[in-house]
Amino acid sequence: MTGPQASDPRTDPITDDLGWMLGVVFRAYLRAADHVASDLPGGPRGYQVLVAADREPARNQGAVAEELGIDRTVLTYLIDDLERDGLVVRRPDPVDRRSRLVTLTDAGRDAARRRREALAGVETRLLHTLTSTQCGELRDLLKQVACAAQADDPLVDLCQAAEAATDEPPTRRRRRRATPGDRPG
Amino acid sequence: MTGPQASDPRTDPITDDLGWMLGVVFRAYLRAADHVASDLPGGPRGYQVLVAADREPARNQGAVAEELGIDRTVLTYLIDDLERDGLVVRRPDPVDRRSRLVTLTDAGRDAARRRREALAGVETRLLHTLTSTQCGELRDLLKQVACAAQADDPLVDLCQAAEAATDEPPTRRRRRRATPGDRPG
DNA sequence: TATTGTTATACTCTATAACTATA
DNA sequence: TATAGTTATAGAGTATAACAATA
Repeated sequence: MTGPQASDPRTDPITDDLGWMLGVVFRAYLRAADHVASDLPGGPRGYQVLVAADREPARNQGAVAEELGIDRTVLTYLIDDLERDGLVVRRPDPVDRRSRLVTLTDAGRDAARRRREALAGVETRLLHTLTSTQCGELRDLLKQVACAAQADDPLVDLCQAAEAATDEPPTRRRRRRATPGDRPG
Repeated sequence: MTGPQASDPRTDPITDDLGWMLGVVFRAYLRAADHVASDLPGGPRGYQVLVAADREPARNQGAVAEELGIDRTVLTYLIDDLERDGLVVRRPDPVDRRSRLVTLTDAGRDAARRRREALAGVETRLLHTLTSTQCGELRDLLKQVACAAQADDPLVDLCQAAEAATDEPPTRRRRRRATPGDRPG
């Protein structure tokens, strides 16, 4: 307890923080994906809508939103734009008049195919420090975690650890002004 | 070319899309981390600032911002709030009067330690489908990719694939209104 | 002239609720 | 009463530029 290590209770480096890793990698991916899909309505999100909607039998908007992990209200705007550009069409569900089935047009399928090839190049560059074996491992592990996280009810599973550590509701902190004074600038 | 597979040029499932995996996992992490760190100024971001600033010798704001991958202007507000709550202090850099060194108070180090334990629980639950060996593999691979992405100049490296696929600038699409008409609602 | 930090502005994204129409 | 989809609003997050002080 008297050695130099004991008097230096430093936290682990930030590079061991899973949130930091995920944030850095996700933002790096988004930067490049935004570039690739910038001329597509909704950018990378619009591409994901195309992929999620390209199924047989066709799905309604709620199913697409759930698979992508986005809100229904957001998907409405995304599909508005995609439909306006002729990439998808909404058609009434024959068995439920509340529901609208989303299907890709030929142009939409072609756009998705081309973006897919471009995004494959982005992924290759993002993972360029890994061997091809490691790339496969990372994709498998991430896919497993993502599918589990998507299936679980997040407020039941993930937040149990949170509730054990804090009794406060998940409210956001507001941004404040700094007090002028002894700053150098 | 006439078989049933050839006439069904469906894209890969969305679960094979790296952007989908990263988004789902990152959002799931953020939901739980927001909960854990909600009573900390800046939430999970504030926690990362504490970890990044807890170094010897102390660093200035620019170094912290670069390591976290966030903008200097954002960090100003974060540190304002952390300092107001007595978790960090800014002191003048003795060798550069423009620069301000960020150091943790005892309260800040204690807050970081407690959050770190809570966030460890969040990570455990997020990765609960993986074995402990797989957890280690995923962390190692992600860390490798994150460190490489952080070191690379993103506009040089990651966007080369983008520029090869599109000639358009990375502008965002605007949100539009849908034309009323044949909708069911 | 370049860099550190601060501040202000505008823009994007997200969360929430209210509403219509169907079930 | 519950659900699918739409719309509007407010809040949080982000990007950008301008500025002062210093190198």
